[in-house]
Amino acid sequence: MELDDRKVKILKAIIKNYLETGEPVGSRTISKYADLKLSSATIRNEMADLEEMGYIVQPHTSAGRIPTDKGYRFYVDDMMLQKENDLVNREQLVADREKELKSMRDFLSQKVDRVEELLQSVAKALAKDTNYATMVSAPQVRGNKLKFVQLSQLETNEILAVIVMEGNVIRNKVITVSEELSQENLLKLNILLNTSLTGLSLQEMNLSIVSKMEIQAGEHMQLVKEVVDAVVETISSEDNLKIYTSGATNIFKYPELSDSSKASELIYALEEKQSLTDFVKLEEDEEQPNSGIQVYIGNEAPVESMKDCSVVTATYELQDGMRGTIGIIGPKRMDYDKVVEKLKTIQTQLDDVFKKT
Amino acid sequence: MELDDRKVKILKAIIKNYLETGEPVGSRTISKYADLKLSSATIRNEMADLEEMGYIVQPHTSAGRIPTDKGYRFYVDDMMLQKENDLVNREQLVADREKELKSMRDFLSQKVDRVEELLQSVAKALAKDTNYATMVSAPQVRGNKLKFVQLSQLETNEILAVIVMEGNVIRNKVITVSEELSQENLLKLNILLNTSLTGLSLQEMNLSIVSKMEIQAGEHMQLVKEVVDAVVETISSEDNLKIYTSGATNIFKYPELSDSSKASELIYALEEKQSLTDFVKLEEDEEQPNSGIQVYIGNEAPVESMKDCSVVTATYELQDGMRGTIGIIGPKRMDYDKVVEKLKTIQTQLDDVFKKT
DNA sequence: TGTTAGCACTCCAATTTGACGAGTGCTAAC
DNA sequence: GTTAGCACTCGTCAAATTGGAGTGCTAACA
Repeated sequence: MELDDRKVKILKAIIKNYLETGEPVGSRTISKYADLKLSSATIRNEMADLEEMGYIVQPHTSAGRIPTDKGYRFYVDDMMLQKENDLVNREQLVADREKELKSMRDFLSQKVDRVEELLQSVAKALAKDTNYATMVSAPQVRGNKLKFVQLSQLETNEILAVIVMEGNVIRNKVITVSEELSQENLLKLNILLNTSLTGLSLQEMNLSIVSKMEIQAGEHMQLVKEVVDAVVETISSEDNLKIYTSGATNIFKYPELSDSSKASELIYALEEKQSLTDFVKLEEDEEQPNSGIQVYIGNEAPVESMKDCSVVTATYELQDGMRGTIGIIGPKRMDYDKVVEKLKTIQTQLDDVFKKT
Repeated sequence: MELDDRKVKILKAIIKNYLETGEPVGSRTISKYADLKLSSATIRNEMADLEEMGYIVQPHTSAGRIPTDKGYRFYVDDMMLQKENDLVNREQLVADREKELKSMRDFLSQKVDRVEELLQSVAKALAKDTNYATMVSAPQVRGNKLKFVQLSQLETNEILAVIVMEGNVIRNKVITVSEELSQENLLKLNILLNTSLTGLSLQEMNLSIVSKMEIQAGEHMQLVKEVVDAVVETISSEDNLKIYTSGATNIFKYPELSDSSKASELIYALEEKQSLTDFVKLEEDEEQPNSGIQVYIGNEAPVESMKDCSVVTATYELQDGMRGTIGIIGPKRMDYDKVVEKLKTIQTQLDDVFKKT
């Protein structure tokens, strides 16, 4: 059977209606749509076809139809294609977005110096704006270059290492050392570290460079080892992958998600954050097809507990290919159109903020 | 009417039973208790009295009784008194706790150098252990003394200030300055800042000291102003009050809290965190009566959305009166005894970890 | 051949009903 | 002061009832 023009129209009408109401939609409802003058009986026949083709199902025999994941997928793909091609639309959107951009910019520029807070506010604002749950991952440091290291003495056997990466990503690390260290030697060590490591990415801090440093350090070999280890560990540390979430309780606004066991699992995933890293990883591998926007419907998501949700993600770029991910988690019947637009706005905005920094 | 010995026994039996089952408890259930040989009819009479006195209520006419907030309050106060006085019990507990302390110590000592992670793990472990929701506030920096400041150049017009407080509380701040700065001047500024401000608490960085510094800075007066402002702002910044939460989804384990609107409000409070600061503030004012452990039952809590919960909080000390708060949020019928013990354990443990650092 | 009106049928959701049981309050007797 | 007994209340559960929304199918029509 073929998905002819009329079937497409009906399918879209069904999904659109379902997105709005959340109720199964019957043939009579669709037959009232102005632009296709068909009786409910005809619609019913078409619906039967669409069901056979797997785009819609009935929750039970005498109920209206609701979209399947395949149906949603068709709808979303079509929408994305529309956005890609429709140039007139695009210009309109740019104009529309300009307003948001402005207010957003004012809002963001106030807190540029604290990336953590910035991303948390983005998550929060987006959640409030969309009424869905949100996640924002901090940009991945991997592959980024070291700007400088600064060692200072805290106590006789404690050293504070301040590590600054390109893009002003800053990490602090307290290192407990086994031997005491004079001011003079600390200075030397500082110089040694900076001349040897500055401008290198994690990958480039390989064995030969490190062993060379250790030789230069002479009697403080052991200490250098400890510090370099700490630096490497700090930069590469898996849990650098911070994820900020917000609006978890928004899911209670959607009855199909608020039953206690589903809600519990979902909120757990958002609180625990571990599983959310899967989305970030997926984004990293991705070849950026739709300006970096991805839609996961139901089981397409890499997270088990989100099988009843849809997730829309976007990537933003810091610089040098450092990327972060923004995600919106909502019911399958989320307002994809609006969500995609919001994400595009934030994306542009974040790119902007970070490039300026 | 007076709360005589027998009434107390019956009341305690009712509450204890209700804590275990979560079901309204009837007169027959209590009459089976071995240590008070009374028929259900007698119990019924006593129950009627207890109800009149406001310790228990019936959810509906022909149901068993459940404790009121007043009832819980009596139960908890009695328990705390017991713990205070019962020395034998206490020794037993110390022995019991020793085991936990050991495993806990191993666990904590691994991540001492990252306070943030440490506190987050405490929240997590405690939530897993108790099956309630938990919160842990970072120790308040207010009143703490500055150890040193370190300025480094990031870009021509950007300076990184690393601010270290007593207790190795570290803050980073990127300051955008209006004038360019030579290496030499940066060094001078560093010295000026440290000689003037080191060892001072926020309260002591008053106007006279700052203006004195500004004079010394000569032509860089404007810059000093900016830096000092940044330092002060960073130290005093209200949002230094970080709160870590965990186990929010544990509330779904208790039917009386899992109805969607209650759960939503509760989880929102835990996610938003703003309202949780009220507990921290209350603790600060508190004169530490029961080794710093407080129990809030229902409306006693300063947070509206927790009117159906109980909250148990404890304070831990870092040093110099820097205090943080640990809280456990659960249903009114939580296992107060266990929770108080757990909190005491963690309290000791954290005191320990921080004092050692 | 495609479209439509009509009708019997299905099934859910909401409401009603009745039986059951847990628990109470009261009274009278011990 | 305590207890046994009894009538009464009320919530819970399951079964029965009803109404309505929506379907599939058939026959007639253009």
